[in-house]
Amino acid sequence: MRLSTKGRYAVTAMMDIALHEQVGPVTLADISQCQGISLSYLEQLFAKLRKCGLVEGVRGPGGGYRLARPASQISVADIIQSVDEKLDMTKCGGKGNCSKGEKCLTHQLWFDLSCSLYRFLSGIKLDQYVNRPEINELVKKQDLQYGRFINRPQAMA
Amino acid sequence: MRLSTKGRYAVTAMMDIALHEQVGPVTLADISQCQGISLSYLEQLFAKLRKCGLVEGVRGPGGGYRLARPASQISVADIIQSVDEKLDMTKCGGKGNCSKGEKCLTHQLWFDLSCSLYRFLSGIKLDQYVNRPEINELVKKQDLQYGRFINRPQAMA
DNA sequence: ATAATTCCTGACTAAATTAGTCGGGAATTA
DNA sequence: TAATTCCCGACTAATTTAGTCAGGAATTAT
Repeated sequence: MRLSTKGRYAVTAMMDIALHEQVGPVTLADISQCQGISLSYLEQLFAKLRKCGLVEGVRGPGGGYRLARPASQISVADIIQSVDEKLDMTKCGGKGNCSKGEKCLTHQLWFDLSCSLYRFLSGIKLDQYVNRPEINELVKKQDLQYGRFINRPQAMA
Repeated sequence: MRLSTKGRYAVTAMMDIALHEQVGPVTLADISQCQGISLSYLEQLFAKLRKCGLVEGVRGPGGGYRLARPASQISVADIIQSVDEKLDMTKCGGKGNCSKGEKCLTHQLWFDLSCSLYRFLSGIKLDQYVNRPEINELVKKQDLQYGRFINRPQAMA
């Protein structure tokens, strides 16, 4: 079982945006540099995040991306599903026709696992990370290192 | 996030063996036919299951595979880990050096997820399925359909 | 002994998915 | 008008997954 970088990158990027909410939109170029993710690849991911209504793009200088709704209403499950497509571990998409029209030997097992996974990830919202001291320190360090937002006075307050 | 067929096949095959424990060793040829899995591919998977001490092979006519320890002591996590390698969702393998030697923004999240996953899957043992009526019926139907164990009187008792 | 059955092994191939590149455009701001 | 940024689609490379193939080794039945 694995989590693709698609899901991993998307969650990381969304968290980056959430952590800078009060500063303004965050550019993909900044995320790319800070988090070490290819810019073009990020653009692909954000196309999906936008289609799913999780972010809004703001064009032009000073633009970037911002959350389309409060961080308290965006769960990790939302993010992963929008780029990674599924948290469903059944072969049949939950329909129960996995083995000649009937449920296969392991259907119930994977179904239960999917529920458990979903419950876990949908319970975690972006805002839970915004106020953690250790995360905020990490971000401040990163921002300084890459000279992020140096032309926006409120950023370093 | 996805579960590869490797893990899926392995769990299905192990469950098949567990469900026929009282009959004797189960051949990969039978599993292959009943569960619709390529025989050579099964052989690869069972090489790993054997190396991890989950099954024992019995060669020669009448042979097959049997569980190396009681079904109550084999968890789904054991099986998946032996063929699929990992349930760890962190990028760094739990070490916490994911971002330039430090924990990345999302380290704790993936770490918690991994724990939750592991707790779920290691709590499910093979024997939990052996006594479920709906599963036993399914298996009996399959066995009849494919003429399994017809030369072993105790099988159809 | 011999033949049949079954596990066991390693190397190879094909298909799918993931990850990423590239070239160009459109909107917005300074 | 120039710079910045999002936006879009097509293409490519790398990796992983899934599966094939050709044999060999142990065991049992005849």
